[in-house]
Amino acid sequence: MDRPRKPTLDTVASAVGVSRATVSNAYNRPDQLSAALRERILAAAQALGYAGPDPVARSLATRHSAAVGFMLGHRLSASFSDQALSVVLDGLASTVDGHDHCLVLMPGHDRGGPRPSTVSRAQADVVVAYSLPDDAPALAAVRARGLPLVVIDQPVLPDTARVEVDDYAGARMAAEHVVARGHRRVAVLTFALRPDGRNGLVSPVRRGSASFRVTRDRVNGYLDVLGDVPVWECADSTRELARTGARELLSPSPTRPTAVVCTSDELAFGAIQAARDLGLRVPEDVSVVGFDDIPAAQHADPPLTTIRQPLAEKGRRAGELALRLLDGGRPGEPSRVALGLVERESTTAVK
Amino acid sequence: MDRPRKPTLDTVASAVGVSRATVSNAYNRPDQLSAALRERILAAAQALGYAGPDPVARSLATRHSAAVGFMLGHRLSASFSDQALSVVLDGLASTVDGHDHCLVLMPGHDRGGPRPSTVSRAQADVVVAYSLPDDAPALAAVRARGLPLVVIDQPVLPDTARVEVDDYAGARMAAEHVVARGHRRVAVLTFALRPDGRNGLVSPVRRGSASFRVTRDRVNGYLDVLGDVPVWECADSTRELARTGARELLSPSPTRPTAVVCTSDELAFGAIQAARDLGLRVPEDVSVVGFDDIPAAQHADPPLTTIRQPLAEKGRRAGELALRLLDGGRPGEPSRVALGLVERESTTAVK
DNA sequence: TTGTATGCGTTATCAC
DNA sequence: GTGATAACGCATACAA
Repeated sequence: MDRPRKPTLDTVASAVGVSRATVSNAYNRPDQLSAALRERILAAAQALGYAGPDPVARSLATRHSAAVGFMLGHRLSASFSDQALSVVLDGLASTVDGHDHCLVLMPGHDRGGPRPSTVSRAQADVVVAYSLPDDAPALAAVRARGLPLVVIDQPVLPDTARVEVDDYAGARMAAEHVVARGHRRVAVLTFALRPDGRNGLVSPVRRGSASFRVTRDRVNGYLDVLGDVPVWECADSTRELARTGARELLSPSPTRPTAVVCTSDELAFGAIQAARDLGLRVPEDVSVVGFDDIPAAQHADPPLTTIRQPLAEKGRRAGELALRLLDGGRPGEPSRVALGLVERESTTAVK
Repeated sequence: MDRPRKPTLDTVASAVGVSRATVSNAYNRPDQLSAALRERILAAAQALGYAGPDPVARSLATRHSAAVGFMLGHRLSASFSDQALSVVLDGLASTVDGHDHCLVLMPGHDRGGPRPSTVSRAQADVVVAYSLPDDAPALAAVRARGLPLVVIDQPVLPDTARVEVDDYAGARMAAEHVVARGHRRVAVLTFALRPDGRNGLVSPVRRGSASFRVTRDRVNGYLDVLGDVPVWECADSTRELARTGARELLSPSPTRPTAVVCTSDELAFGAIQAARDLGLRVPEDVSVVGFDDIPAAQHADPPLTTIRQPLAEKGRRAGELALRLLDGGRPGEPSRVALGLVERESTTAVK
């Protein structure tokens, strides 16, 4: 027993005794027909169980789908536990949601971003990419489809709108902050350089082959200030992986670092926990600097010194760019947002 | 200057000198034509910049869109900061993504769920609803469109697949746990009873008019064990609102509670912070019980006693049900998942 | 204000 | 194996 065929515009039109176009107008251009007729049509539709124009057919006819695609670098679970992403996504959503758009999520199947086949089936008329590897196949898939693309924190791509941040400069700020406070033994804790799930100390070779631009720029920013210091890579930006890594970095030794700079606040939280695991106080024994300034940073114990990034603003900008591309606008200049150091209590001068 | 018209099946067909149908077959039924011809077609498509069949047109012709809709009770920001939701969503995504389906997110415009207009424009052929008010207009909109519906944690609806949990029993477990440890003065901290943004003590009238089934069942479970104890409602399940509320509940008084039971772990974290704000130790001075057992619960300080809910499993079940409805299957019996108490270190016997 | 004709890019059912 | 042809459900110039 299959369901009775759903009513269409035609069903309603012939029921009321008008043409398809008139029924269409009743929904899309109320000013094109008399209020009375419109009422009659809507009532008939109601009675027939017609819920309004079919979105797919409408999309085909109008050639746009009122949906914004969002490509993520990670699986959803990893993504959602990332507060920074959540805030960005919220900024984006607040912009596009006002326009009755849906968000089509294309989660990464592993760490490399969505599959090309997912991208080629997604019904969206613009897509926003965030925290993908520079060479993600999903990016090529979007371009192949000819969909307008907005990237956040990605390298320059031709004909693409971007919102960008000077991660290199931000990282330098963080490093200079600890150097200015007398720290000479510093370590770096970073999230993934490449999407292959590795955890551990980073060799120069690996550093050179980083495929996440954000990671590469931040790490380079640190090292250009700090010199050749140990760098520990975590496969994901999670507290637990950071805790494990930082325990290695901070293990007792004559050259134990007095400061750890981290590519995210989440990693910094893990570093603080690791310090405590080892009986070290923050900031008295170890200073810790984060990156992002997520909401939790100021409520942390101790409140976290970090590089502030206007996350919600990034999302909003991406949303605005997406809306503009949707309107047929040109990508235009990259939208650049500013970074700044927020000094709180997780750092202090070296003893 | 508008873009050159995109190539279609026809473009490729006439370039190769075959019919549209054959090109279509090259993509969808490789066994229907010779490998050599298929190669030629694919190569021509590549050369013409044809990225494969247009998803919208395909959806119109096949009458399904390979997308699963997900209706949220909240704005995206509130949703994304909710770890429990994230885990559910991940379970759902892992199920549907394996079948090359996209996830279409329909955020709530306030706390009442998505607008009907959003629902009627969304291109999905099944929708999953989560943490919506019982009377959310979005639910009616889905039914009006005749789309199959899967609900999580919602009241029974005719002709709808459900995954459900016995929240009432879970809440009883939590309450009985503290009672068994000698607590006689207990308070309840809950998330919203109704989607109106209220924060504060809950009157019996308000309690009776709760429109979130989950909240209603949990609070009733607590109170049926604890009697008529104070209940503080937070408009959202956030740490900060909980902190504020718990500070009220725990403010110095001869009847200050020795235990707080919370409808979510996130609220419990706020309660712990509030206790500390007031100079109270957890669990020595105040025991705290959460609900959900999100990943953060076991790493909390102190590790949180809570009611474990198999969140990822809920998502997966919802995904499986959605896939089944997609195949024309019947809703069938509700899929029920089990709850259990996880005793950690945030609770202890009363002094 | 209302109706007619046509196009949107596919898939699917048959012929050949 | 391959090719016409008819849906799919709607929007939109344009004519009436």
